Amino acid sequence: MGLGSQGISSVGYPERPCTRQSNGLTMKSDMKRTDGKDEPSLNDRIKNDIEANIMSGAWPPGHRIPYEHELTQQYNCSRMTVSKAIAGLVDRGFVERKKRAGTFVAIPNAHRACINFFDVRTEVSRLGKIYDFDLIERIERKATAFDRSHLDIRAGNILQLACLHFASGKPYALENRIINLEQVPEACAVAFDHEPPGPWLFEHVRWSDARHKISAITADPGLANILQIKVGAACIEIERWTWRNKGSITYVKQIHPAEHYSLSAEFVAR
Amino acid sequence: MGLGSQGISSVGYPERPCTRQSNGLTMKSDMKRTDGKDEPSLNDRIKNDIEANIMSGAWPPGHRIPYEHELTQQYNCSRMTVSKAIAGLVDRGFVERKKRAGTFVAIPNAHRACINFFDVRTEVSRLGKIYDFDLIERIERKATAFDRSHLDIRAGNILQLACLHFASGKPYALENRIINLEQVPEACAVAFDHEPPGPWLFEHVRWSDARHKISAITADPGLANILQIKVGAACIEIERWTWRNKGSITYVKQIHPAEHYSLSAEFVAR
DNA sequence: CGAGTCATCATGTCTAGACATAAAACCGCC
DNA sequence: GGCGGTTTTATGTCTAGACATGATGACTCG
Repeated sequence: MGLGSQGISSVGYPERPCTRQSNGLTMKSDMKRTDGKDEPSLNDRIKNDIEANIMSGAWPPGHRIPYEHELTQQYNCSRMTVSKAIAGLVDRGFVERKKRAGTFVAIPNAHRACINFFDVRTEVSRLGKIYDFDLIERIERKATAFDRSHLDIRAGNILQLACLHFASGKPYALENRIINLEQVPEACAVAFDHEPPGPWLFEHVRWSDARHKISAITADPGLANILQIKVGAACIEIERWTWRNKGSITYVKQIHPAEHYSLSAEFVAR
Repeated sequence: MGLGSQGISSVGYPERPCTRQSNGLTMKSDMKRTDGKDEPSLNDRIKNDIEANIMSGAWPPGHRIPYEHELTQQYNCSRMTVSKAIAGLVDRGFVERKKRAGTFVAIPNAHRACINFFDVRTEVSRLGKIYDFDLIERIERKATAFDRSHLDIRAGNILQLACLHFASGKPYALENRIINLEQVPEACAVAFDHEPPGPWLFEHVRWSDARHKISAITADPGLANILQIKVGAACIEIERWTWRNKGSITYVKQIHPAEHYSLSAEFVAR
């Protein structure tokens, strides 16, 4: 395959008709969508075309994609439009740009996958089941050594919560949480007996960082009793630490019976 | 706090001096970086300022951020620059835009986190342990119903592989894999007795999509024997399906003893 | 008073051109 | 040939203005 001298061909949309005049005026009636279809923007077309070339293998990793000025000619549009389209691909990790040299198809790194951790209420609803929860424990107290090891907290107060989430009546997850009241003082005033803490925090607090740890455990008798599963049954444990600008907001540990639970993650280029 | 009428204040950089003339000429010598510092672009400044306002909680979820024309005045720049900056924040999920209404701080309902799934060899090396593996099984055969349920394959041949990965002599993971020979015919010629299949595929095949499923299981006697763990011990099972443009490439199932294994994921805004 | 119409306004997309920057390529020199 | 300065060039950033789109609210008419 030639070095892209033929540019983007045979992928996506037909070549744009050359009705875009190149006189000095900015009048451009051809911007109007002529057909009734919901035609994507030129920007999207360029992005999709390039992406298709990369995905099909026509432009392998390391391949130089056409220069901006070539794409400008090809799509009969301004450089700004091409540049913005490519910038989007850079953000998504599909290509890399080098001054003077050009733009190149990125060489993929490891399998990188994204997981969306919804709050449990949303998760259960998305499964089409009826959500309910019991607040088991709500304790406001001074931070102990345990709390400090999980929260980056000095000596302030914390709120300790435990609740059991149900999906259509069956135990779905056990949640143990501590909230840093230095960072989230409003939480003091909330009972958390009608709204679970997860969604409340989503709506009231912005975080800048979070770390998750996923592990597998077996149920001890106490846990088995709460979750109504057999002793020794496999469970997935998800721990999450959340920060806002260096300040710890909350630590939460969720335990799901593995029998009805798994996580799925989607590949992302970057 | 007022409805943002004061705009972005006291965050990030000092107000830009009004040397950017507003006459009709496009000459703008003040674009030159005047100080030696590596000053970020105006674009980045706007993004960072808005992000800081969101992160600090000054602009809570649902809050309307200043209109483009207000930011245009504030930063003394063109609308295009402001628009591009906000577009970046939209991509990362920080804000949402509504025509006629304005731009609003987004209300998230999911923690989004990324996991890097390295191949096992890389993973073990990163742990500072000595990697080794045994090829347990290598079978080339026609696809069965089982294969078809995992691979989107019609009737072609597949390569079935099983191998056991060791970290410093201890069983680290059991890998069961099937490879679609329709998509990856080169794999026929590879013995996989010196290089494990993961890295080989990584270097030879480009994929466009992958899906991962993470679950928890307990070890049955056979598995316990292979992994040298107790019967009933918790294990993490990672399944991965990989496609290239609708064509299934490979399905792999890795089972790790939970005792020495957990996954960690980092928050990403989007 | 309700329904349909129209003006308004913020964002969405795009243009043609400007200057800035960094790295590759070229060239002369030793 | 190898070194260092100069030129070239592709990307980086930005502008001022154009038209499109869609939602909102006001206004008009039955």
